[in-house]
Amino acid sequence: MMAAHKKETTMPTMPCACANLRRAARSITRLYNRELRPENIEVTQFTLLMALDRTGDISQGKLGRLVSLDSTTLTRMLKPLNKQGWIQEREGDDRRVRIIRLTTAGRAKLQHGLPLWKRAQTRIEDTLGEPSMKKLEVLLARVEAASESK
Amino acid sequence: MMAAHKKETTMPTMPCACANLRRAARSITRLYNRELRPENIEVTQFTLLMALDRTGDISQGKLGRLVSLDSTTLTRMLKPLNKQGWIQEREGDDRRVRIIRLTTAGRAKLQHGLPLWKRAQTRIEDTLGEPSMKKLEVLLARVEAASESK
DNA sequence: CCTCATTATGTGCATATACATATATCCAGA
DNA sequence: TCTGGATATATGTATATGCACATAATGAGG
Repeated sequence: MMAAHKKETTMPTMPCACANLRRAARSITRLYNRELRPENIEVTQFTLLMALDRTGDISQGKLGRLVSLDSTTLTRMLKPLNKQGWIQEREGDDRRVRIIRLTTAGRAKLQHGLPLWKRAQTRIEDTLGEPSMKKLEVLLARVEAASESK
Repeated sequence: MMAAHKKETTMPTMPCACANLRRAARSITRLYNRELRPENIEVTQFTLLMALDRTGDISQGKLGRLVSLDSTTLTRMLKPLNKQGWIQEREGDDRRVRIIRLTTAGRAKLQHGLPLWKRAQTRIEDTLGEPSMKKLEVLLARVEAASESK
């Protein structure tokens, strides 16, 4: 006969797309942070270093738009990076603007973190496989587009 | 001739799966929060109400495992819900445990929020379409599985 | 019944994140 | 040149999130 016992499954999928996305984001964030811990940097910060490495000098506002972060959020997120000496800020020609740049130390931190980042990244890639990986990327971009159009 | 001018595109996709996921999560979170604002509740809180509605009375720890949230995070996330009177906590038989339950007010808030939540949800569903929606769900679950296996 | 390993939750600390609002600039007209 | 609207960033406030660590309670052996 059936036991009147609720199995403790890991969990069911929710009907809410936002909940599912946030949940996956939390999970994967923990993974990347675990790997990056030895370098004493978190994935959110590492992501900013990556972005800055690609863009070169850039204003806070532009960077925010680029990574889809409220620019006032960036004001605070940049502080720890500054404290660590990974970035530097200077005034732009337009004196309202702050131009951000990766420092030598920042570039070094990025280099040192890369292998650790790669471990986490590879884990996801190996599990999903190239095609699924690409598909996910596309779907995420579509979600973002749908979310932002006014 | 070509202008030596960098177009200000909205942005390129990053090579980091974690960055892409977090970014999409931020975007979609803003969408759901915009819709839910009239009911004065945020999507993270709304998600917890939804979860509690499905599980019925449940311990903090189990709830955390269910939604993939560190149980100590839950300690704090539950506070605003309590303040609003949407949930209630009581001691379990095991006196270490806290049992959470949705109150009548909580259930009402859930009901009132549903149409607003649905607006955001529909927007995503309509943009992606049923098959992509399902695909995304599956991919997110796989990401989570990959992230959690030790 | 006592003790120790295990388990559930709370706290300290740090960061992430957004919105409303404030402040400093810039700039297009009058 | 003066002025009001637009733009870039900062601050106040609130919540989200996790880890290391602290505390309380349970339960298995001895």
